[in-house]
Amino acid sequence: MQMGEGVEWALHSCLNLAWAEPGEAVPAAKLAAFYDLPAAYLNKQLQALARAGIVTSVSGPRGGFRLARAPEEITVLDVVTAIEGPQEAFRCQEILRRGPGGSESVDYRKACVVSQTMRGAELAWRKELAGQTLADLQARVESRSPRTPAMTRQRFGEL
Amino acid sequence: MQMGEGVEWALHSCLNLAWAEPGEAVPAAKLAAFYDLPAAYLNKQLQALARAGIVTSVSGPRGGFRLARAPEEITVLDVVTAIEGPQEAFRCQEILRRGPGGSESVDYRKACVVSQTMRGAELAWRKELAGQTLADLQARVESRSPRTPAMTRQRFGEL
DNA sequence: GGTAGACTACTCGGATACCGTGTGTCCGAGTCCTCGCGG
DNA sequence: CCGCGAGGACTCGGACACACGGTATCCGAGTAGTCTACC
Repeated sequence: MQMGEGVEWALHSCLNLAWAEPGEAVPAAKLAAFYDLPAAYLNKQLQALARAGIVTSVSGPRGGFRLARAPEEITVLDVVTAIEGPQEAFRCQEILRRGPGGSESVDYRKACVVSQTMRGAELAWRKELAGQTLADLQARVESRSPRTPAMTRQRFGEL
Repeated sequence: MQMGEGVEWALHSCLNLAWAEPGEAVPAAKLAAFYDLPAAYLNKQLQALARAGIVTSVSGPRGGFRLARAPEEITVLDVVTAIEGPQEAFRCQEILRRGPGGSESVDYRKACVVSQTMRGAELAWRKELAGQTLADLQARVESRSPRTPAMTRQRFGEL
């Protein structure tokens, strides 16, 4: 069980977008150059964020990506779900249906104790991620490194 | 991010082992026939459980698998970790190292706010799974279907 | 000088290959039971 | 009748193919800015 590395890229890129000049669209190439990432592939991840309504994209010169909402309104779970998809990590195949006493009419994703347990754990995981917004992450970074916003904007200007 | 289906198989098989006659070794073929699973592949998963010390294996006629410890001493997390491996789902590549102000001597898996957040969520997930033992699952199933232990043993006898 | 038009450069978006991990299968090593033979 | 030994059957264990999703790349569609020519 491993999540794609695009999740890390997307989260850091969203933070950088949050620190960019308000209203400024940042192209994927700049976001990629920030951490020396493959630009085309990062672009693909950003497209997923755009489809999820987390960022908006604009084509052409002076185009790029920008956050679609305020950082306070974007949770870490939103970003993770946009990249990894909405389906749960544990996929209940309902094998109980093939076992003794298995019924065709029962939804074992709800009834099976194993499924319930795994679902409960994922719920706790989602709850943690949903409780953290981009603004929270920004605040924690800035409390440790107050110059980060200015440095980010400066870096975007240089690239 | 999707965990292997072997996790579901392993959990249900462990439950069935817990309900089997004490001291009886159940071969992989019987466990597979229980839910009409591919026997050789389930055997592979059971080997992983054996390597993790959750079950013990014995070769030859009358051989098979049995639980290595009491169900109270086996957590769901133990089984999941045995199948999926101990590494975390979120893999921090420490891309901050390549960014502006990135240092070679900093362990960003500890320092990076993104990594901390993801790690915290996985910790909550693990805590949930570690809080449930096989005995807990057994009890919940038996409270709903008291005949399950007898039916399981009967099924093993028929196969 | 102002304006309209076309051109160019830039960016996203999706279609297209490549690779690694999970999925599935097979055969060999080891063990126990059983059957036959000899005492 | 009892003990011993060889054979066979059964099971795990790891080595070997296959498939699918994640990884990476490229090229086309669309847009904004700019330059030029004309009014």
